[in-house]
Amino acid sequence: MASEPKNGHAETQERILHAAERLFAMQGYDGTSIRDITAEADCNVAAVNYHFGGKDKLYVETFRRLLVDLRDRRIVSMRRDMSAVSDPSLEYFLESFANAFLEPLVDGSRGRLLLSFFANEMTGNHLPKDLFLDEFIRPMVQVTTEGLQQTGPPLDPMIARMCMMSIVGQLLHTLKGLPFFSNPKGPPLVPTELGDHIKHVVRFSAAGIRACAAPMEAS
Amino acid sequence: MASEPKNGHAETQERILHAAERLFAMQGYDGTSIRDITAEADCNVAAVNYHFGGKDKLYVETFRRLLVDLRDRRIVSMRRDMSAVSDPSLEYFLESFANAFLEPLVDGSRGRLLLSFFANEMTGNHLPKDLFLDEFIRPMVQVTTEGLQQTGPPLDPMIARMCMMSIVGQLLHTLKGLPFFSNPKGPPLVPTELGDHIKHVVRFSAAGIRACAAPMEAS
DNA sequence: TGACTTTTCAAACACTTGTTTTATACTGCC
DNA sequence: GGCAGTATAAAACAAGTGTTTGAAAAGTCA
Repeated sequence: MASEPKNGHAETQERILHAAERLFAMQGYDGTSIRDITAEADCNVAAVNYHFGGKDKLYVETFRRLLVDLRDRRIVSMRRDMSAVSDPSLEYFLESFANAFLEPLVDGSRGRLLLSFFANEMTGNHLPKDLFLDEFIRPMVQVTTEGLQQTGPPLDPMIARMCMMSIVGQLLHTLKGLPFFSNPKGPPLVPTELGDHIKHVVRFSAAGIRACAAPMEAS
Repeated sequence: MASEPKNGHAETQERILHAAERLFAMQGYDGTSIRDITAEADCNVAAVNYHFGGKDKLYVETFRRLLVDLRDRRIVSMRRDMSAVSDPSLEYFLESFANAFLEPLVDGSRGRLLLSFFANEMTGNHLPKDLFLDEFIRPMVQVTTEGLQQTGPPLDPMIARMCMMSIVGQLLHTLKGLPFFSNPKGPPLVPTELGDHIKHVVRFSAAGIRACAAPMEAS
């Protein structure tokens, strides 16, 4: 087993993962052929099957790495923010969460890749079902509802999670819809700056959360 | 040109559209072969190219029909609700919108198809770019911000549209996330009933909207 | 009926897919 | 040196893709 890079560029295995990351993200699973990948990784078609045992296995491995990386970046970012001030406000938490949530998805080219990767996987379903829930959703739900209950008004846990869903939904929709709405032929329908949307979501959601804590008025 | 159904089942053209609708929705563009479609439509492979001029054209036509149908159902439903009462409240509008938005996506099998179709298209991008924006987004934005400004507090148009984005984001995320969150091995993380989520979104968003109308406090 | 168009069909075409085979280089070890 | 084990490569494989062809069938209208 050679442990040194060969003539300047990385191991074949790593080159394949890199190429796969980019191509799966941009073109989806079905849209990417093994030959696309091996061409970009500058190796033979057989290499994928040799090193990973098939296209599907390569896909899962590629996605798993991205998923874990994203999760950890978010959690670290939030924990850092939350321990930076004493007695953080609800608005502070929401902004920290929004940034931790969005930052890895928009910074540089890797962010766009991740976002695109997720979008593709959402519909394609080429992953083992539990990978996503166990390795990604649950930890995020855990740490976020925690922060919410720490900074916000007292909330029933289930309602707290629905509030987090409301926020995540807004953020995701903003990310997906922004290029759509902000650059048509006419004047933009909504602000073009992501920061403006974050401010809006924070304001909108802080009020929403507080309303969910208030006793329900008869309707 | 035969204008009568032939021996009991519809014209080939219509049968193809029907099958395409179902298959494109469930398996996406790449995941569906012409042979899949023609097998389900009970006709020859060549029929697709004869009647539609290619797989891509068939896809666009299939999607266009669904899109227009969905848009009209939503708009009709909202207009009906809004003219059913005099001086409707913000909460009333929000609930009407949420129902008009979700109903076509969850009723019976066709709703699920539509939802799945949309999800697939979001990532696949097999449509002419303007079709979606011009025939779908703009009319919806028009009628919804209208209703919002009619029932809610006075809002800057751009802020009104951001509020609508907030609501749509929540609804879409609920729809996508609900099967995920509500049926794991353990106890459900959030309510399993869509109606409970709608109530939450209405409450959450009404407060959010009112907060967006209030003059911004210094932060 | 017979000419004419529209529609259907089986077959073939040219191409891409994921995977496997077979052979060749390279590694470290004795 | 020779001999494992690992890694790469070219070629071939079987299956599936969208599309086209050319002929047969069905339908239309004089």
